[in-house]
Amino acid sequence: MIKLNQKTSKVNHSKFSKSLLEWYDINARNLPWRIPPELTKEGITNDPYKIWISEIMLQQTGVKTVQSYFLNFIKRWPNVIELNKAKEDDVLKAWSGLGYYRRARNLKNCAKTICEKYNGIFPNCTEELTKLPGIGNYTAAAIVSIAYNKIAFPIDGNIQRIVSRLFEIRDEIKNDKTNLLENLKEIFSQKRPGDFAQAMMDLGSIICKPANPTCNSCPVLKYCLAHKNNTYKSIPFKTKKVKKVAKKGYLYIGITDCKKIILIKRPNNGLLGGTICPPTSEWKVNKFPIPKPPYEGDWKVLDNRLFHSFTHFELELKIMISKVKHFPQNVYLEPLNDYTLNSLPTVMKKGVEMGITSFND
DNA sequence: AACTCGGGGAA
DNA sequence: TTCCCAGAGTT
Repeated sequence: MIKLNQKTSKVNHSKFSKSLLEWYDINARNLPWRIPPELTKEGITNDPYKIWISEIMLQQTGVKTVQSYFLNFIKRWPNVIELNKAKEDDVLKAWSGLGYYRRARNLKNCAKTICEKYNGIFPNCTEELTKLPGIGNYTAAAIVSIAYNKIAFPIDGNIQRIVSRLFEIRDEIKNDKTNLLENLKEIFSQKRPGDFAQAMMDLGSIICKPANPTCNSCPVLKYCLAHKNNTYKSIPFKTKKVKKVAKKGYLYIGITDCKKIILIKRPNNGLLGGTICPPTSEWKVNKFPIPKPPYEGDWKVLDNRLFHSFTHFELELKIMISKVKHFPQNVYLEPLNDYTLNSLPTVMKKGVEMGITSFND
């Protein structure tokens, strides 16, 4: 539903973006994947590779969390050619702790396609970009606007929130953004589409925050219908989430004679897909399954339990540990050092840390 | 259209 | 605790 009442129709296309971009020119966040506005205004453009990596990392992941991962990643694989040469397992290890591990595998697959079908050059239109693995409507539009400074309409959580408040849209947030798009097209900047998108994101991060927005310092306050009518606290509207189910299981930490930990590669589909972890039992809702350690040994259960929160359920793991002499050929044997720990998904890192602490006692 | 995918920062 | 984060892919 598009709401074009008298107040919102006065939102002037060029005046809005002028106010926003003047604010951005002074207040832009200094981010490692970003060319600052004083340089983009001189025609210097962002590196599509860096914008791509950052956009994938930033999917459902905060800027603060992403920065160090981004710098490490770019240092190790500075361009798409190098990334294409990387091993998928190494990319997954570099991704460990970020979550949503499918992103890392899609990244590798996408690099392959870019190198083999696009001669190492990122497409500059959303139609081609959305064909690539891991790149949906949002990321395609972000690359087109931010990296190539062409007109496109990335709609992330920030832009969704800001536009909803500007036009006082009370609709429930959905996957389908066509509604918001109509309103966004009334206010965006044709001259600086890349900076406009980033300015909206910075505004959403610094001023127009989800809770307690600092409206008194907002550069586009006079255009905001939700502020005018004091409805911003309930916009955007979201339904409250259902309570998470509790799942329980066992984590098996097998240690070889040469003090290495036995790891296996999880199936590509499903939770923590493709990552290399200690084996676990099945995870049953509300009760522990019967423990069945995968290798012969003198298994003991730790007193401490591991609690970890996923998006859709809470996990409680009992940790079992044993010395293991016989194991299959296809396992991964890794030394118990910081590199190994930091290459594990967070839940597994926590479990291994608990396990080896007790093992050393 | 509804699920499934992690993890952490911040209030 | 709860919410939210520069979402995409699958069902």
